[in-house]
Amino acid sequence: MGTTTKSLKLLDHFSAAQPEIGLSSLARLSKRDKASVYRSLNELAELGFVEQNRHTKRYRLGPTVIRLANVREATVPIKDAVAEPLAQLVSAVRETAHVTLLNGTGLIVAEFCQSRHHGTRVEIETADILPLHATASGCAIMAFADPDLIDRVLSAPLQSITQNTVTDPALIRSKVDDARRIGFGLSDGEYESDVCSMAAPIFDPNNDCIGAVSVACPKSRLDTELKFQIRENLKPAARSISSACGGQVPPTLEEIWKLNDPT
Amino acid sequence: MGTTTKSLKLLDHFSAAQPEIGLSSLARLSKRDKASVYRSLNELAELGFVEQNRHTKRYRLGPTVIRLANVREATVPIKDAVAEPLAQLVSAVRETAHVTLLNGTGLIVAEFCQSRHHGTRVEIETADILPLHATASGCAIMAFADPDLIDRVLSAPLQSITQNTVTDPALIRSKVDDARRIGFGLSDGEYESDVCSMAAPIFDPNNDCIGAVSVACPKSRLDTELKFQIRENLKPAARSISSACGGQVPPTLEEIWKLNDPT
DNA sequence: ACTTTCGGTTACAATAATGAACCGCTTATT
DNA sequence: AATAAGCGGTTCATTATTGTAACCGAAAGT
Repeated sequence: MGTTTKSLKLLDHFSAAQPEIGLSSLARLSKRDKASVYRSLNELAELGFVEQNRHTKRYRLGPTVIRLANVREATVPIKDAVAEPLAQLVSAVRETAHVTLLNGTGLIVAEFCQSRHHGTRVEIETADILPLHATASGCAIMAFADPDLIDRVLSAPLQSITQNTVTDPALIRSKVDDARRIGFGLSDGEYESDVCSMAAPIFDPNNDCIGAVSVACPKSRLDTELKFQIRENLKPAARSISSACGGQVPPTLEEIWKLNDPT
Repeated sequence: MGTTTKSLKLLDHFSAAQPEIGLSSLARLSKRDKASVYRSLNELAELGFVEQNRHTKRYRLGPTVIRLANVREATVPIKDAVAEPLAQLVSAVRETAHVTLLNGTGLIVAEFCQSRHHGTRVEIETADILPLHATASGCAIMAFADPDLIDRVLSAPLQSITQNTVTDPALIRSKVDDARRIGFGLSDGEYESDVCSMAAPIFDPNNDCIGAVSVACPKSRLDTELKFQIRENLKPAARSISSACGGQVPPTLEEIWKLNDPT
């Protein structure tokens, strides 16, 4: 592993749960020596990737990450592209929806839209990396992205997040096959025990699957009618998001959706 | 310079004007060898800091920067903290306002709020690093932050951005002294030739100046009345933003503001 | 008063980064 | 069609950075 990688992996230890970390604990967390972590942190601080609390001496993420995100959004405007289709989807199904982007073998939350129609609603944590194997989004993406993505995902040990998380590679492959057949990824409490999700893949100008749009709702509310509503509204959402990204839902997937179309 | 620094400096070459950069040009831009730039880019790509366009083979910023910004915002909620005071400021003065954060010897734009009251309005570029010496924000920050900040800023060669940019260190020191005396930073076409700005510093829980809130307007519209309005509305904005960040405007600055208060 | 833990520092051996030349490929230029 | 220039990517001996382990003074816990 290169030095840059080691330094940047330090940043992954900062989370909503642990916003500030001291030198020694960060060395412990990253299983590296204190001296070299210290040197890395100094470099990262110099560049504004982390900043140090003058009083507690602990470190946290710095302002540079904000600017880089600004540059990324100015040049590859994802949030801007998904905002409207996402809002439309949420107002149609009256449940929380979000858009995820594939990043290596994990997912990041690009944008979400909270439904305000129910007292109980699914909260989206934008700071977390979501695992592909335990989410509807991941399932949809593995089904329609580069075929060796699924191998890369399954080659690493799969973490169990809830009692419902599927960690058997063979079972996941069959779930992904299902997704490929029906054109949607499904999750039944695999990431949060009381939450069901349905997701459709989204595509870039190269016709590569780059992420997914997903609706999550409490298990208790998911009846046949809502399932139908979510499924039918995910299709136009995936279409407009893909096209806002400069891509389109590939004809093969449109065919699959049409075959299962009840109308 | 460490390896991590060299790798991360590559990211600074991506901008709104140049969103995608190829290997060779990036090597040229960074004055580094192609081979080592290539290895850096591979590491950055592995971590999602950059991604490669499969067709053009060029690189651009990757999704990881979005997630890091999400984590930063979840743990140090700046955008959330400034949104309301900023909107109030904009509706009061009917001109565009923004909040900047100090990052090393540069400024990043944390958030902005566009005025919709006039046909001509100042556009804010959130992807750029703003220089301290050529902005009202920078002037305000140098006046009220750690005294050796100004030395660090002036020790580097100062770039001229417009015909009005002041690059003589002695003159800048006097501008900063002015800002310290009146409690606001001023810019008269020093960053964009037809734009005037006024800025007030904002403070964190340690009473450190961490940035500024600034109003920018076309030179043509800035009369005595508007100047007065901006000045008087910057005060409460700086107060609420500082307090939303857990800090407060220090009593010394409140005194300065009171002395110059026309009421 | 003692021990532990903290952030930070140093010397030296282990390791990773570097840069010049090179490769195969695409794209202009002639 | 031949040539040359540019590209992304690769190799390997040289060189510089990094990891290691021990240490420091200060602060916190016992």
